[in-house]
Amino acid sequence: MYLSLLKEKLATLLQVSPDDFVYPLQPDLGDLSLPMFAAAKSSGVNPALLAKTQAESLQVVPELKNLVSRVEAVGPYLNFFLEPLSLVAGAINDVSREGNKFGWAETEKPERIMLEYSNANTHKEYHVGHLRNLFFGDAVTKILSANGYQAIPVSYINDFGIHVAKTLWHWQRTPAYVQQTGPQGRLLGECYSQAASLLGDNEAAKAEVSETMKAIESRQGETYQLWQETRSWSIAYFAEIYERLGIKFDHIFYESEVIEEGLRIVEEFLQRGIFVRSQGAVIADLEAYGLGVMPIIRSDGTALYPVADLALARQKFRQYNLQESIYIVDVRQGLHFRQLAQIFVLAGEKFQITHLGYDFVTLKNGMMSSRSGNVITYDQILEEAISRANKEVSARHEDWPVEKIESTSEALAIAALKFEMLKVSADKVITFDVDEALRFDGYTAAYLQYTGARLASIMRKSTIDSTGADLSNLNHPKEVSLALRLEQFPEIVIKSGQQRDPSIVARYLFELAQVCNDYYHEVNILKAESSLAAARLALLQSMRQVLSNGFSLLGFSYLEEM
RNA sequence: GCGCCCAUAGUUCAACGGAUAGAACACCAGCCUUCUAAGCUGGAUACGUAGGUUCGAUUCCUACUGGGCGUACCA
Repeated sequence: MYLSLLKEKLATLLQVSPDDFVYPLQPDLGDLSLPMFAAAKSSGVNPALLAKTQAESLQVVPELKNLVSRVEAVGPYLNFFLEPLSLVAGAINDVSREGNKFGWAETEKPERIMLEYSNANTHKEYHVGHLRNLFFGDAVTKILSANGYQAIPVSYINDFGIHVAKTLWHWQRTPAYVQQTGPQGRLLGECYSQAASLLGDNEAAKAEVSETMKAIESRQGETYQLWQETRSWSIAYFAEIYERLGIKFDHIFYESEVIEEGLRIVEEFLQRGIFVRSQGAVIADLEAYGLGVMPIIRSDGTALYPVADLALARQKFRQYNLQESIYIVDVRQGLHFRQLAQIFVLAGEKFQITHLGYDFVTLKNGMMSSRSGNVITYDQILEEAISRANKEVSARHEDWPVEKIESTSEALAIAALKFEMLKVSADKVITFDVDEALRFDGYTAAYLQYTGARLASIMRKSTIDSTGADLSNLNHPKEVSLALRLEQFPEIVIKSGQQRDPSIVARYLFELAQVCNDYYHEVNILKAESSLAAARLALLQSMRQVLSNGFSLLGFSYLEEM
């Protein structure tokens, strides 16, 4: 890689680390910069003076001849102006050589990391909050893969919790529901909302729900059969969502499949004194670790969430030989995972479990809540997004066949939703606003897609072959800064992997797209003299490749036209 | 009460302890017989308060203010 090799060379020469280099705020300051503060401190020399003497001594170093055209001291900074032609050629050659692996790391023995996300509940609705989790998890998985990890995406679906009993309780007492046949995943969500709202503080009804839960847990009888049937509806519904959004899991775990093993572990931990009985319930007393109390089994004997988690973690580490298991779950469950981790420590299990939290999605008029009906479901938002995209696409392409308009609208809509969820860092609450989220200008997926489509369009219209083009034609300042930016992509992939933060990739892509737009706006490609046009097309091809590689990390496709 | 997170422009967000704190939206003024105007160019506005550490703090520490979340039988 041109830039990383260059940095290594400079770092060796200057006896610093390649990571010590920064990029100057303004391009006129240089392409690469080394702050002299650290060196100044250890040598006891004034940083500005140090920069000045270093700059002077570097002028005559022969190894830098074809790499650096100028070294300049600006205050305490040592600024490097890279040799433009080598940089441009280096970038284009790197990208074209590596193609869709540009930015991807290679590892001999990849670490195995499991990522658990999209932990939906059956018998409940799927809403925009779930989408943040799903898209975030998918992007982190892809980014870790690009960083050379063996990333294993899994989902854990809770098909056996009290919410299921609530839904079925209401379902059984409502004739309109009882008559239903066939897969009705969405209807179950509706039924759950009604149930939750009906239950409220009604103690008698809650007792009935408790009975329903026990009937399900008995794994026999009419209610259990209804559970089996309705469960399959929800599962089919989730599969349909994942398919449509282009999300794949290596495996899906179900609470109902691990709960028995979990209960055995509870017995084991009770005997070992890790869990104790208290007030009729089974708990883990973690007060000594500042983690309060974790309830495990309710006083009515039914299982709580951690029971399945115990079995699930064991199963994951034993079956998949993991180095790490990441749980991508709402930050509000932070305590839960710290408690869980502490329990495994007490049990002597060496499980490296990480809670990768992200903040929740709320609405302008308050927290999403099934009970109050203040919720935007997946179906609603996707339909709205597609319809808005369709309007935009139709207005611009009256000549397109309906299928093309529809497929383009769908791709735009899905990319818009993904980008909207990924562009802000995980520690920010997203106040979801439909109009804001489905905009098609500014810092949005549509802007990125538009830039890509423009690049593709120019390339389509060209009859010139850019292979073997004379890249020394590319000496426009914008071409040089574009090349530098392209070379930074692998660093961005590494950074977002280390921080497990897709928003870093999102931001980079947006900035790259801005530079691309600026470039082809200012510079004519097709009308340039043919050898120059060929060289510019080679640069366009590189931009297109990097955009496309970045899109794939965020989980959306590259549109040729829009 | 205790714990975690957040606070930057009118709004939504950026900024490994370092150079003149960047974008986007909205607003105003320009640019389509010219590779897709979903675009481009120009314009005003911001680090919650008080201390501390440091050569240097939006960034680290402490307190405070404001907001959110969690804290034994929700997930």
